[in-house]
Amino acid sequence: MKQFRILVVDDEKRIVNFLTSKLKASGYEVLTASDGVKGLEQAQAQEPDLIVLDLLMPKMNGLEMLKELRSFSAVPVIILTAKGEDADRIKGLQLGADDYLPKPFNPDELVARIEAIRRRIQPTPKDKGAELLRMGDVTIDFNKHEVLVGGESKYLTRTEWLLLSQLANNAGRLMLYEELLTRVWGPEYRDDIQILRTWLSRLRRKLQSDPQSPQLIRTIPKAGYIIDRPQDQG
Amino acid sequence: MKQFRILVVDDEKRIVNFLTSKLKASGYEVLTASDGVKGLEQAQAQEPDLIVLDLLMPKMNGLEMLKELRSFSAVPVIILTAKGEDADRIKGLQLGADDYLPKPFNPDELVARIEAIRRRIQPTPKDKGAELLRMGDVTIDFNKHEVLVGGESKYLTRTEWLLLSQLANNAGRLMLYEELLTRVWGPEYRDDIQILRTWLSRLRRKLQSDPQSPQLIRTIPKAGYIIDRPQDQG
DNA sequence: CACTAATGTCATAATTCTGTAACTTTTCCC
DNA sequence: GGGAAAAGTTACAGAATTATGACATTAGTG
Repeated sequence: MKQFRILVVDDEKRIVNFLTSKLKASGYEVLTASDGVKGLEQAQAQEPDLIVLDLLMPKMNGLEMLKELRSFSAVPVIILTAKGEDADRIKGLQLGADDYLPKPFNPDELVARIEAIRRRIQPTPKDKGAELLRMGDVTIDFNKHEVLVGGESKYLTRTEWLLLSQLANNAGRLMLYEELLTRVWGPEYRDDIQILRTWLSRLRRKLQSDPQSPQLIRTIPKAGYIIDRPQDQG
Repeated sequence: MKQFRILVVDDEKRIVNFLTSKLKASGYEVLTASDGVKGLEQAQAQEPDLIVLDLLMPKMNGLEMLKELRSFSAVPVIILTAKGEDADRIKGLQLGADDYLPKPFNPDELVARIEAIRRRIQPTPKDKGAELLRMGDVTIDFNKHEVLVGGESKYLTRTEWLLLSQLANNAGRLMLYEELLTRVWGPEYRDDIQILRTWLSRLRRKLQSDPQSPQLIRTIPKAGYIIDRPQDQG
């Protein structure tokens, strides 16, 4: 079995060394980086299976790195937070971190957390891996029912979710009002275009990262809506 | 391309003949059955791509047939309902019908509805087909976030859904409290066993069809919960 | 530009969902 | 069986979601 590779990103050499030896002793392969910029490079080049990230760093702080990271990768991240920095911790979790550990931390606990995440991502039999769909700077996570918009994860309500997944699952083709209404609200709502307008407005607001960029969901007047198929660009 | 096969279930010969000719003229292959019992046999043996089902029939009425059908198949169903039978129509939709048509109906409209459903189930590029998981008489629909329990479809809230999908996606292995809490509520709730108990109770209530049968979700005292892997039985 | 139809947004009240705490039931030892 | 610990259930208040109707904006036509 391929070894499980962990990238440790921290500016304190002492901690990096400490973690490296502990993690290697637990059977992991370990990569390291001393700041956010190098961390991103490593993440992109090496594609680790998990990242342990200190939030407090010079150059590029952990939150910025996480945000950048999430624009190209869904790799699990455990963040290390200093005591009392609740705001950062919360922000980190919003940005898609999977777990956190307050400093100072017990290395055994870190290993336990890593194992928990590992179990989640490795064996999952029915789970079709990370079921992600990228379109522009919007990433749709079909398992968690969330979207990552420009790095930030936003929770969608049931209705928003149904609407988006209909459109996304049929990307590239026009979906008629009637079709969307029937699938999301049921046949009884077949003609209630107003409710579709309202929810589409709400959905668009959640999806738009910067208000300038073109809408992900395009209106086809007197007919319906469409999400254009993403241009194949690697 | 394989032809699209429609099973028409209705006791009125006049209507069956009428529909058969209309549907054949539209390019479909048509099967017929004159009551619910025969309908079920056909559905099981022939595996049609769609069923048009009259709710008002002798022998076994449409609702009963639908309920039975849903215990072994997720084939799309369009129900025909007489005017004024709102209760039946609603019940039919709850039982997992995909659309309905009030009688008397316009055959063109029926064809339009069939086409809409066909578009939904045939091309879906990202949609991994009907993503269903059967365990006992509980069927989990991962796309619609619903469960079919003994034929009846029940909507799960976000929390119920997350909880169930964690357990179902890891069927056969014990999930620790800490694991479930971290994945569903986030790391902050790692130790809040109480909230897990509350939601498990709510979830179990929705999943139980008859109160006698053994629980789908089994308790492992002082450890966690598990959904046993369904015995491979074809 | 003016007019209209279509689309988009906002405010709100009703409903549903959720976390907490109190309480009940079950399980497991001795 | 008695008692304690664990698990399960219920009630409830605050929060979030939803459908609706009113209002605002945009697009198209002459």
